[in-house]
Amino acid sequence: MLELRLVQGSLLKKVLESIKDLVNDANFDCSATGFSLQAMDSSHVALVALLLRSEGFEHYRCDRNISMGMNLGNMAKMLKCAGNDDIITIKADDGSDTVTFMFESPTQDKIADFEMKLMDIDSEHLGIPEAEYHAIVRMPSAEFGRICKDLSSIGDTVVISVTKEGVKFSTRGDIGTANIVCRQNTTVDKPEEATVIEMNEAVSLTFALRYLNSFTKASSLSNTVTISLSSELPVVVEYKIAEMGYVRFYLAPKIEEDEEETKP
Amino acid sequence: MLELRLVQGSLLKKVLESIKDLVNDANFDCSATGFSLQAMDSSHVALVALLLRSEGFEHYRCDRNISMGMNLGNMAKMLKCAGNDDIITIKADDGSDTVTFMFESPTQDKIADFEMKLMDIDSEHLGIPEAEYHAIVRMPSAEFGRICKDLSSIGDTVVISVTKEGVKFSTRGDIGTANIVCRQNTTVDKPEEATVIEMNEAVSLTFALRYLNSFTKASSLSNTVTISLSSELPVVVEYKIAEMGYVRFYLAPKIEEDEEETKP
DNA sequence: TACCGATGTC
DNA sequence: GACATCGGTA
Repeated sequence: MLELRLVQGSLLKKVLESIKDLVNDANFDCSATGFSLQAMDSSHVALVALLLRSEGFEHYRCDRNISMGMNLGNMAKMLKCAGNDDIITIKADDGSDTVTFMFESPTQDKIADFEMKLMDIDSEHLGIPEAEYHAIVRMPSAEFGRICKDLSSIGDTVVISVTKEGVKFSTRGDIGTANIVCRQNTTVDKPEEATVIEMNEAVSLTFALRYLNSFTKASSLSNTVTISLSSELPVVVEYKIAEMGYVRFYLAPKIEEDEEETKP
Repeated sequence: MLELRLVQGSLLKKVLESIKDLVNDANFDCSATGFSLQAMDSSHVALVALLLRSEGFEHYRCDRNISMGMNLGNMAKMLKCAGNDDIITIKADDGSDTVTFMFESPTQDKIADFEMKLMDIDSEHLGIPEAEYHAIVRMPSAEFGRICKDLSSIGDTVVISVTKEGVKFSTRGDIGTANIVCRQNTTVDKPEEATVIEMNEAVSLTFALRYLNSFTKASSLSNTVTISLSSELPVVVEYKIAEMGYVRFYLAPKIEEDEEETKP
């Protein structure tokens, strides 16, 4: 028996909107610790890791560890039917092949339940090691989103270079080149407007903008984003979910090709 | 000679936006009583009835009963050219085959007149008997609209069931099932937020969501909607137009098929 | 199905 | 003026 009551239901709505385009089907894993998901994107290039800790739920009952395979598109459709102020409860009976989403309006005048079929999904639960990163950039999520969107109108890939002074995003395309530099800046009114760079070693890595743009759909979950970079490691783009956990996106860097090869 | 001056022109704009997708061509009937319309939708499944009483107009002159056939799409196009604060005057000379819409901006700085050709339309003016209904639900129009929209992302039809406690909207589709219950609730701040159920007999009827979703385009005309249900009778979905009349939509229930037949 | 543009609201 | 939502297009 599983029953998870999430007062701020809009969080779950936003999580699904942010990952459903990247991953079609995935297993949600539920344990005493929390509600989590880990899945490769459909082209097996990026990885999504979601964690909603049990403490973040108003009521959390999970009798035994359970893995529920869901089609994220269908799940998102159902969650769209919840109001942004609704309380969402996720329910599943032991051994059942369905999950129920219950939506309670703030006034309790309207109570909805949506039942969805579960599916069997081969899960490839990769343990993701906690790594040391050469550089960690924290910046406003809206700004990062804007940069990725802007650069993708010029080129397909972005080079992210971190030095002590700042982080540089560069691209190159048929119509020209673009460089955007964000300087470290902690003298701001609100802490979430800061751009903070922790750096042990300068790094410069190349990524496909297509994926970064998909990641930034999670911007509504948090005002800030954390980008953790190391040479030879996948970048981690993390959006914290207030009081509850995070959504993290992992993306392997492109191996820099010779200039000559990129322009055949 | 016909001359109807409507100070709150936005009402007419909204009326046309709400019915133009359902009905292509229709006769507007003008008499001393008011300005009205009654028409089947293009697939002859639903019926629209509009009444704007003469008292609601600032000036109302209608020398003799007249029926004016209009293409509602074209009429809506013209009305879109009126500002929301404009005063709209509808004019027609006796025996003319055109109608003129005049728009006066609130400041009188701008005066526009649009002339539209009338058309001959076979009208099938069905007398609609005032019936007794088993159950009448009054609820916020926005809420009803949201429910119809949400459910149509899951299924094609909705079962509306009324009991003393509340009204239940249910659907079923490929990805799962959904039930939304609205409880009777009269303890609200504003009367238009109430959900009120008058019930003589429990009813449970099935309707095509496609039509209900079309009806709810009239939600901007009124904060509340009234849904009148009886077994074997078309449902009536009514939006009152402040001080003037109403738009009513009629839709026949679907005859419930056996479970076996719906799942071939 | 995903992206982009336009519209309406706060 | 900015954000969010909705509708249309690719």
